Amino acid sequence: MKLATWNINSLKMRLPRVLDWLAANRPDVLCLQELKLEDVKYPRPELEAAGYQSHVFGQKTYNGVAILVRDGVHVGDVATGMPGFDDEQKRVIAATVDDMRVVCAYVPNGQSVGSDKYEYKLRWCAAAETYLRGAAATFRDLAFVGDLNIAPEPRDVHDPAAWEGQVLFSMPEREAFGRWLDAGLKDSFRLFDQPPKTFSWWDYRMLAFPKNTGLRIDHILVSPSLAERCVSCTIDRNARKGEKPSDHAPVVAVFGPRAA
DNA sequence: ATGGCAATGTTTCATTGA
Repeated sequence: MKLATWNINSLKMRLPRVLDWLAANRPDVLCLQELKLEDVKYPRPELEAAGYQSHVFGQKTYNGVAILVRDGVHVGDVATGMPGFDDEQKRVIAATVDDMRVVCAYVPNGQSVGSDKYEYKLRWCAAAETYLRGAAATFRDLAFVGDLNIAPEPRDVHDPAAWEGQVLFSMPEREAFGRWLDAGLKDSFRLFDQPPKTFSWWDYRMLAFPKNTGLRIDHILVSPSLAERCVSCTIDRNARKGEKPSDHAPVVAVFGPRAA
């Protein structure tokens, strides 16, 4: 089972890249964030032609998430949003793919520490903890994936001193991330030795990508049963190259079969 | 010290993102 997540910063702009990436990588599941389009404008026919069924929770201009599943893979129990957390913004969609509960999330950015958007982000993260605790109690194989908009550790930041206390790396955010782990999830990327300075997002400005001044803010968090079966987790930085890239790269985790 | 890029809307700049 190959599971991937990618913030594509407008599916309208990025559809050709998504189609190319699907053809080259053929994941079983691809979770997308920042579709930035209404459901009626979702390019379902093009993705179906590529061999993928889509479950979509979109909105105009901002946010929007989707779970794409390769033809022939079973999907059930699609759910949108977080129960008990009223939110105009379309940021969460979940589905059960084979036996794996996949929660695809676009965590709020938070703008700047102390802003109204930052307070919203912290409330959102607390609601996500409650949501994940419920999901972990229901599903043995649980994956919480997406643009989680938090760099959990100094090694996930190109210049931790400069970023100390800044949004995406502030202690309250990192503590919220830690509570997701406390809910029973592991950071699949850190199950393996990784090259230093591996990031998933680079600012479009300041030559950030060629200079590799990035952050690791896109994640695949998994329950213990999935962690045991996880054989790799990588970030495809090649997908950040070339003309008209997203500012994020995909994160890809592969899971072996469960022992009989 | 500052801003620098990109996408969207109904646009001629403001807003948002990270």
